[in-house]
Amino acid sequence: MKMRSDYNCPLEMTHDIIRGKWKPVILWELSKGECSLSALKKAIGGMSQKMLVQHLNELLEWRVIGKTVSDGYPLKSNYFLTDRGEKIFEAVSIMQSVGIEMMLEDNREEFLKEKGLL
Amino acid sequence: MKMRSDYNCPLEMTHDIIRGKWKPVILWELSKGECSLSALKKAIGGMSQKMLVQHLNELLEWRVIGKTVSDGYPLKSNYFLTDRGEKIFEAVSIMQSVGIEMMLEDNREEFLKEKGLL
DNA sequence: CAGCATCCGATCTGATACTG
DNA sequence: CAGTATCAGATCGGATGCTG
Repeated sequence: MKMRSDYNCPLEMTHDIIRGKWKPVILWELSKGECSLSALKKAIGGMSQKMLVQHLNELLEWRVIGKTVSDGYPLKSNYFLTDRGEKIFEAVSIMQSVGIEMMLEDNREEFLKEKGLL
Repeated sequence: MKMRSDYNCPLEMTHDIIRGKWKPVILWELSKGECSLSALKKAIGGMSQKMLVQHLNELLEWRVIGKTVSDGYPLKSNYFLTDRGEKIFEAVSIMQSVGIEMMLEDNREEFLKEKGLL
């Protein structure tokens, strides 16, 4: 989701931040604690590295996450949620619980139990 | 956002429901009360009718909104949030308040006042 | 009024290969 | 390990005109 400079509606702004396919999952992972690129990659299945890096950069632009990198080898990056990111995570968090409720409606409690979400 | 049949993660499911460009605004409008197609069209600026109808249909598939139509002429449609829709609206609602907080950080309180959001 | 069909450009996403 | 480059395919979104 490319960053527009100005928004006429707060809702749109937040929406654009989260719209990318993998954004919520990335934020979800980072909410557990700071994390390197490779750790994120491992944690999130099915996502190409290109998308991961691209989404991370967009989140950086939005100042939703922050980043530090070590100088030496092997390189080591650290991504983490900013205060703003924690705010946005509230929305992500609700998305998760709403999703769980919908799955319950659809009689998928077994699935949720497997995942330890119930 | 095309509907996938199965999700491995509740978060993804909710995300797909809201991802479409105009979905949050549509839900926002409907949260104020049920509404006809033309009323939605008027309320939401900049959106083509095609996208409006398409997004409404997707929301219907997800059972996030419901719909009734009158028989006679002129035709009259009514779209409204379902219980599930009200749940999802909680997420939308937080997206709005997070957006407001971000705009405050960016010193846009004048703008927010104009819109009556402050 | 409500909604569908079509055409087309913009954007997003993914696979693969390569650099510091 | 962290990240870039490139290319192709999928999807999304918008404009316009038509139907019941």
